[in-house]
Amino acid sequence: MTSADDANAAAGPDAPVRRRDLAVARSLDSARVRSEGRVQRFLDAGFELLASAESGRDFTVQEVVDRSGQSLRSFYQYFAGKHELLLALFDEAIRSTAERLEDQLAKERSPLDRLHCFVVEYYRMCLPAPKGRASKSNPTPVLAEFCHQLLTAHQEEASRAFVPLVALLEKTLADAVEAGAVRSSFAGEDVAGSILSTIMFNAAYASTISGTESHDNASAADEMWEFVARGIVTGSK
Amino acid sequence: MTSADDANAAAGPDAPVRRRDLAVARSLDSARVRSEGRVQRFLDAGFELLASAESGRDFTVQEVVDRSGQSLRSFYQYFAGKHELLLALFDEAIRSTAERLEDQLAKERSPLDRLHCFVVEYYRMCLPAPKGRASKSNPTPVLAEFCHQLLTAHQEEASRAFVPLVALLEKTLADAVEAGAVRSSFAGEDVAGSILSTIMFNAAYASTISGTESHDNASAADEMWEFVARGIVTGSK
DNA sequence: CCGTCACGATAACAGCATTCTCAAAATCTG
DNA sequence: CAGATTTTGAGAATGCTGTTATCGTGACGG
Repeated sequence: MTSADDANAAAGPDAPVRRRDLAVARSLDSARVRSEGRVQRFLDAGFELLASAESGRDFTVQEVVDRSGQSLRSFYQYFAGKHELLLALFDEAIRSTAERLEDQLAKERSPLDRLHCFVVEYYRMCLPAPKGRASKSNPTPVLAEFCHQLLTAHQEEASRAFVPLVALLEKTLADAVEAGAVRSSFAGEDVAGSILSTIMFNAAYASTISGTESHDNASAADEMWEFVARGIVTGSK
Repeated sequence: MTSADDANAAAGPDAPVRRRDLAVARSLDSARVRSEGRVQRFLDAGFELLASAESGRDFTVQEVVDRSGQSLRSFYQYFAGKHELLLALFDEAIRSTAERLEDQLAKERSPLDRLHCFVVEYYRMCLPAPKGRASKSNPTPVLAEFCHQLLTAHQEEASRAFVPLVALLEKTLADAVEAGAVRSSFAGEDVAGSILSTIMFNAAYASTISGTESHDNASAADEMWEFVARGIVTGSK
């Protein structure tokens, strides 16, 4: 193994080298792919359970294990604990959300339109799914609750997890500011965080807090934009 | 017991009746006071534990029991479970917050000033307490998390608990709308819920989400008002 | 003085996350 | 292919927590 490697490493410009590299890569990959496969099965099981569970119901590690057709033993070999599984799920949910948003944004032309699109679409994604099962980008109540635990007890991890979404919004905002569509007063501050938390938690809780359940959600997204864009004070516009 | 009661209930206009009534009343009161005393001790113990615990640490029923100098037996006699204790704590936190806000509001003259005051002061109250221990009106992280459980899994209870705060804000808003200071577009909707959740969660999480920790909190409240009042879009003002 | 009732102390039980054990299976190495 | 090594599965064991049940005691009214 070693001698062959050294020999190839020096001069081989042709097949042998590549073959070996490929082989090595493949063998490494094989091991890694197996691992990733198992990890992925746990993640999939987690998402399925999140999607199928009734509101607020948190799954059990045992359920994930059963659902994934693997063993507790394996679970704790790949995850340091339930916390890490949830973190991984949350991470993927955010990432997926950011990707889908980016796709949506690509359809808009002006910076302000993109910003509007971001707000409206993100709001829609955060609305609690009535029937259609939550996709990877739809933060189930359980994930929302976990989100809170992260934000309060593990701020580091929370910040990291939110990066994709924050970055996308910050870019969108920067463009809009440059285009003069958004006031630059907040420039260096955490507007992105403010907007995200505003949208996210409004979608999830606003109607419950007011006590006005089930309000027509068609116009809700537009009102969200009105709120974020122009606030509540009477404008001169 | 019974015959004496009936006799007195009919005609007794003098001392004996009063005495008995007083005695009964006193005994009833004494019993109730004792009960309320015990309940209150549990509540106090709960608040103390919430205030002294490090971020995100949830207390144990046993801790509450120990801290209150009573027994598990008593705890489950007065509370149906831990959930009810938390609910009671949450309820009192909201109620206390609403009261303090109302006091603050009384100092302002114009409807718009009152609204501004509401936003700024509520924001301050929701900011995570750095050192000064959380008072009854400062929703500790634990209560915030419980708030989420309520909002997702027990919407009825959540709505009820928020009533004092929502009512106060709605009144403040209505006055401002009537004065023409706030646009009435949202009139019948859940603006109150939107504003509350916006302030509450922005105070708690916005900086963490953006990753920009510890941002000067002096100007933060003002920016919150700017955000709520005029939004992010460039206004003609 | 007796009965009832509230209470405290404590054990018992159940659910869940996490760890441990042991043997079988898979994978790697030569 | 055979042996060594690692990975995996099945399930028991542990620890923490919420909740319930048991038992005895002390207070209080009649």
